[in-house]
Amino acid sequence: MSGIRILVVDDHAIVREGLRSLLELADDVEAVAGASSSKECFEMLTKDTYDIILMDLKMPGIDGIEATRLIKKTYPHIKVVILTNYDDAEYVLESIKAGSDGYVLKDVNKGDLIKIVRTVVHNQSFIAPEVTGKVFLGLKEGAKTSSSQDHFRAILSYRELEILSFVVNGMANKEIAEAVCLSADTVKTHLKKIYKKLGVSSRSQAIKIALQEGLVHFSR
Amino acid sequence: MSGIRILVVDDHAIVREGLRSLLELADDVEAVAGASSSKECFEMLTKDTYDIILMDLKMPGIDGIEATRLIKKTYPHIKVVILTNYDDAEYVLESIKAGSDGYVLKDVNKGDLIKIVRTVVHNQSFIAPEVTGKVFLGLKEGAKTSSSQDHFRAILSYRELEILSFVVNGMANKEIAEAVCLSADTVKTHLKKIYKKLGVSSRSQAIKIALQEGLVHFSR
DNA sequence: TTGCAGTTACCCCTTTCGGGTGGCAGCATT
DNA sequence: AATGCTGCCACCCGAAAGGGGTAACTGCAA
Repeated sequence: MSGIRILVVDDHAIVREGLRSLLELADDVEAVAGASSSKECFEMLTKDTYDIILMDLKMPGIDGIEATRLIKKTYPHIKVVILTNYDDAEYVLESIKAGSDGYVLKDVNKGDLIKIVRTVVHNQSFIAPEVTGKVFLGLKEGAKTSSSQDHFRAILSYRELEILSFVVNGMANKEIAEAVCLSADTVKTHLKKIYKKLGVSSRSQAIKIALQEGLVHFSR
Repeated sequence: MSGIRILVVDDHAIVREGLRSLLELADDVEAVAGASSSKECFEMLTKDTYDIILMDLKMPGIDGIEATRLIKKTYPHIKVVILTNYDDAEYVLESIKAGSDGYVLKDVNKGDLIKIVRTVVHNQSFIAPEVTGKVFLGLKEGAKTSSSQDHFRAILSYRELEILSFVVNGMANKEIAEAVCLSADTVKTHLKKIYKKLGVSSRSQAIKIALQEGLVHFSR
């Protein structure tokens, strides 16, 4: 049996070059070709055949997800692995729906990448552990049952959001109390509930979650 | 005269590998080393010397701009070229202020990159033509507010930035102390100096400034 | 009606922070 | 050699924050 034929689709020459030099180290890799766009990828597929395609997500023109969909439509036997930055990881679900066989973050270390390629070529799909959580989250949101499946993150009340906003903007409990005309103790009570709902145990952790989830913002 | 010694700082192994394979093709390149973080970069600078550093912009922990500032403070003779995605190109001005000698987009083609490295090593700075427009834009806007305040803001030491990064990510002093092998008291001392330099008086205020000024980032 | 969620407020107690002070090593300047 | 500066480390003490519980009042919905 011949070696694995790989096609790397990424608009950055550096990434293509890097992947090529990494993957060619493996002796079961027969060839590593590169395409700088989805368009070029399609053209190459009409000329040669590949076992697996490593596909970037963000690209000018047709993006990785759409490209995956189109490839799988015409060449269902070719494996497609999405290779992406962590920032793009929210698109896991879409890419799986589009028919991708794997989802790998770009900061994967070199040894693992070759293993993953082999895994996928042998008919097993792979999703980076860092992003599997997002998949489940997305599936549950997609199932949408209007009931209380906010097991992960309870909804903050208006008062709580208001106080959290002051916290994020660097105010102390006493200052917040004056700003909203409450006792400092009450502010603390609210904060305790906020921490519970966010699943944290300190002010700074709450700030991080609040900003990352977009619950509140800096008020300049 | 010996060849050019290059240090590549990027959190993605793929990019480091790609740059290495590209740059080592040139026969006037003596060595290409890699660091996966600003921290590792600093450590390597104490052991070896390099002519030029190719620095990624977005990195967990201390980002490329702050790292450039610190490097230039201690090793003003070492050239620093920011290597970044086009999306980050808005930070040209900041990186120039930080002392960088060049600004190159990651989709530069291989031949040009080596030429640029040579250009910069020979004491000429380089900015990718695609982003020069942004520089002028930034100069016009920056004339009033941001630049004037940046002069008042004292430069944080590496240790201070490191600790600030932990703080922003929700860690308590005791946890930070364990992470960096210090006593909790020492962490507190550093924090006090950080607060003084940032002009704040509490953890949450420091977090706000740090994030707004882009001194550190969330580590996911 | 009962029950629940939100809001407000207080208690006690422990842990964590933040400010002040001082010591020490390295490094460049004088 | 003496000087000053900076980064780094450490202790004391009062203030702030966090965790536990209790309890009252409101409005809204099952």
